[in-house]
Parts: sequence; C-alpha cells; structure tokens
Amino acid sequence: MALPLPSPSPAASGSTTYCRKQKSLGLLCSNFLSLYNRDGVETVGLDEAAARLGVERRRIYDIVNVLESVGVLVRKAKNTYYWKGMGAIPKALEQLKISDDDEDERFSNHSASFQDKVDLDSMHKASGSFKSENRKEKSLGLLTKNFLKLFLCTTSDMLSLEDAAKILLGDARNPSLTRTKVRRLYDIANVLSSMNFIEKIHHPETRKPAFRWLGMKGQTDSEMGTAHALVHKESKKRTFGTELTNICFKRNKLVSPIDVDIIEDIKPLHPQRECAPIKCNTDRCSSDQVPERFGPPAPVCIPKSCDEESNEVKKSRDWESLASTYRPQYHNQALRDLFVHYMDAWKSWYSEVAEMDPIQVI
DNA sequence: TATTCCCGCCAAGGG
DNA sequence: CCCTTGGCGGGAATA
Repeated sequence: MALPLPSPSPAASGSTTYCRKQKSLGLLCSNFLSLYNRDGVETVGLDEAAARLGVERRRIYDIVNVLESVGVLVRKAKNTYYWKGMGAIPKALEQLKISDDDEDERFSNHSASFQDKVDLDSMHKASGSFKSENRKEKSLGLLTKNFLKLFLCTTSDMLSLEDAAKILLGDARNPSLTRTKVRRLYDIANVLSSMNFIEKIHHPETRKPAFRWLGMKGQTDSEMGTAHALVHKESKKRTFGTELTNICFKRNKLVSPIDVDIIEDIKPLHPQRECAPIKCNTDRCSSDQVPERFGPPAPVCIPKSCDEESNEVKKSRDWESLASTYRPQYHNQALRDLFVHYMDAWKSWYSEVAEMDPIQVI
C-alpha cells in the first residue's frame, strides 16, 4: 500500500512544497469542528470524517480523543461517536475540576482523596514494571484531561509543555519519557489552541515558549455572548456550507492517487504553490453558496502563507455563550490541596532536574 | 541549533 | 483472525 520509499531526497525536484502547517492537528481540528458543529449533527463516523477531511484515520483518532476529553464527543460504538457539541464543554470542564479520573472503568479501592489520585495514576512509577493496563493511562485522552486540570485546578495560567510533562509524569528524571510526553502535549496543545482554550506565548522572563490558559474568559457576560453570537452567525453560515479538507501532501510529495480517490472530489490544487489555500467544495452542503476559496475570517483560519505567519485572525469564536453557564468555583478545599500538591511536586522536580534559574511559580 | 510536531509502524484491544 | 485503536519516537520542517 504505502510506498516504502523513504524518499531520502527532500530537495530533489522540490517543487511540491510541503507545508507543515496545513497538516497540523490544530487545523484539522478546526476543520473537523466546522464540519460537524452545526444543527442536525448527532453522530460522527470516523471513516467518514477521515474521508471528508482528507486525512488518514490515525489523525482522526488524535483529535477525537481530545475532543472527547472536553465533552464535545462521546463514544457511541466502534467507529462512531455522538456529537455533543461545543455546548457540552462547560460541563465537561466543570467535571474535570471536581471529579477524580472519572469514568475509568476501574474504580480505585484506595480511597485516597483525589489529589493523590489525579495524576498519581499517570504518575505511577514508570520506572517500575510495565503492566498492560498501562496503555490506558498513557492515552491522549487522559493526558488531555490531566493537562487541562493543570490549568483548571491551579492559579498559574502559564505553563511550558516541558513543565507540564514533568508534572504529569511520575518520573521527571527520564529524559526520554519526558520527550515523548512533550510530543504528545504538543499534539494536545495544538488542538486546544485551535479551540482557543489556550494560547501559545513566550514566558516574560524566561523567553521560553509556553501556553497560557484562555479558558472561557471574555465571554462571561450573557449580553456579550449574544453580541458575539450575532456576529458569528454570519461567518458561520458561510463556513458551514462548506466542505473542508486538509490538503493532501505527503511530507515531500503529493499523496498517491489512491488516497486522492478516497477523498472523493478533493484534489490538491496548485501543488507547486507554497501553501495552497484550502479548498472548499460546494457540492453537497446545501443552502448557501460559498466561494471556492477560503477566507480568513471564518472559524477555520489558514494563514495566508506559510512563511508569513501573520497575526492570525483567530478570535474568540464558536463556543459563544458557553460561558453563560460556566462559573468558576475556586473555593474548593480539595482543589486547594491539589494545587499545593502540584506545585510542590513541580518545585521539587525542578530543583532536582533543572539547574537553570529557579523558576518561580507565580 | 532548538523547538515543534507529522508520519506511519506496529502492538494492544475488541469482535 | 481481522479490523479498529492509538502509543510511540524518528526525524523533517520551522523558528
């Protein structure tokens, strides 16, 4: 099936400019959301999603897993998910703040207060033996939840993935483990970013890249929400009549014709153009007509050009009035403890593992 | 060079 | 045993 050719010479003819950004999980997530976030959708087929979005199934699993962690999707059956929508997010987050690792089929006998649990689970002695149950605990979904908890149960809203990895990992000493964890966190961070949960920034002092929690602020006011809703209504209409896809380039070349087949009528246009804009098919999605090219203002935004990472127009979008139902409750005893727990762990690991300047946890 | 993170191999899981 | 899931880390693209 897949050509085993390693294709060692990237430069070669090089005309088929491959653009990483167009293949990002973040963009895929945006497209996914645009595709399903509309009335009438109540179930999502993974195969269908993969085909319509023009990506391999493997990638769908990635975003589906984090979307599930946030409540947008709920597993229905093999290959099928229930679409819960953006409206399910507030409740899901609220639950994250409270519950210990919920839903995991095996309940903990050790009735330790969840502060012990939360990430002692994932923390669980990587140094020791590898159990098979181990797999679940390393899932993207769980990692997503724990990553979110870091923000939800903490006052610190800035965090580097490296730190997050060390905190969520039991063993901060193992650089290899950490590296892998960080890779996963990048995946997660990308989709969370595309949903505006977080935002990438550079730490004021350290200069180090990090992520800042955006949560659902700025939309707290019901009036505000309404206003936004109105504004978005328009762009949405335009967007939703659209079929989206990630353009199919392999790392160094175009996708094989077979793949293109699967993607029904989605073909890469302007192969040699660097970062060709996403294509929109207008055939099946009824009502409004849309331009064949895609504009920036829509929920799904693609940087006009790769090298020119313009200040994205990514504004607070979609989950408009989610906030109206959301209300923070910081005054929770247990959460307090959790917070302390995290910070202690973080600090101690930091002093051990890093000899750089003593990070100050705000 | 350092950071980011896509790709797809291949093993675990479910039927 | 076959097909769905999805951990994992090499290494290429970007900053």
